[in-house]
Amino acid sequence: MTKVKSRTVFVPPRRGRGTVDDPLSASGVRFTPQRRQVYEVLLSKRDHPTAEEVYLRAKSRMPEISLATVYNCLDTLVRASLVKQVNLNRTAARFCPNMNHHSHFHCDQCAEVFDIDGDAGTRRTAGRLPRGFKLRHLEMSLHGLCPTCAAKRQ
Amino acid sequence: MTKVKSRTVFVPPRRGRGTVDDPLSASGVRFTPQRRQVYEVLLSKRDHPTAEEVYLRAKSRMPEISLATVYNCLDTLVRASLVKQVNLNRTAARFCPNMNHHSHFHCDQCAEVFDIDGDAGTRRTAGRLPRGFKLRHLEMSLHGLCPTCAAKRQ
DNA sequence: GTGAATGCAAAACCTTTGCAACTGG
DNA sequence: CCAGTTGCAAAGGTTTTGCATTCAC
Repeated sequence: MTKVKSRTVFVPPRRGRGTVDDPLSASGVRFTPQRRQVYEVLLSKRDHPTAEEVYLRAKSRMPEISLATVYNCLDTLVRASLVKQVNLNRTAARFCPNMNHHSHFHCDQCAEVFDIDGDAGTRRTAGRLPRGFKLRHLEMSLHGLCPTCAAKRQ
Repeated sequence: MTKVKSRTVFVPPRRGRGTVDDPLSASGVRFTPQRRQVYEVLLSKRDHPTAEEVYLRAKSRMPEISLATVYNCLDTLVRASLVKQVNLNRTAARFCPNMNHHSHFHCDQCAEVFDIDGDAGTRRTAGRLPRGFKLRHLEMSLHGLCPTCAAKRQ
């Protein structure tokens, strides 16, 4: 049950390297062209692509990149807190480079994912926990109709 | 992307059948021994078993039941609002017959799932949504250490 | 009687892994 | 130099599907 997700231990960021403008270099993870590519794919179009979609986009500029590497890179970026992983019901995980406090709205109709900014999702929202529970992290997901699909319903 | 999960359309509950004591019969879904069995497995031990676990427990009393049928039955029960499906990160879905307002606490250490009662998870928690979004459903998941594992850490 | 549910095995889907070759620091 | 990363193909775990049979209503 205790499943280790990556094959290598994540080394926490060491400050003092890279530039302020370059979170990837600054993060302390080993710099590779593939990681750069994956990260830039996420930054350049801020939708919520699946690993497969990231792979396809990365491949168009770096044909030799492999899907397994994209999975590795995404995992590294998530562990380095540069990227968030969004787990919908039973579908492929999605990834976004928005590290601000926000939750995700999943449209039941078109399956699109939207960032909803705001501090909903902080531990205040959890309410009273029974004695002994230590809360580390809280996630909220919203489901319904996005503006476009809601309008079509009229 | 628009994936239909069950092979048959769910028929909404028709009132006037079954007894008050028997939510399954009263739900309007076609009654089958397998559905009864799956539902009773969930009711009898109120942990949060995976489909596989439900299958094993059901099989001990109904040896001919198949895993695919368990998946079908669980899906039917979820659609009939008799059972909740709990989707953890990337692991097998878990199921619980607690239909009260509650959220789920996932222990990072032992991977156990706990019901946290309370109205956290009502739409009030969602905060302000941008114009046009129609909220239908909201889910909150909590992550951290359960009392047992927290105690062991000391 | 008939449409829906079952059981089985095979397929689908997303993700991880084993391993040899390579590379960033 | 060498631990960590890559690419590939194969395996893994979970869930769904096709189809003939059986069943609930």
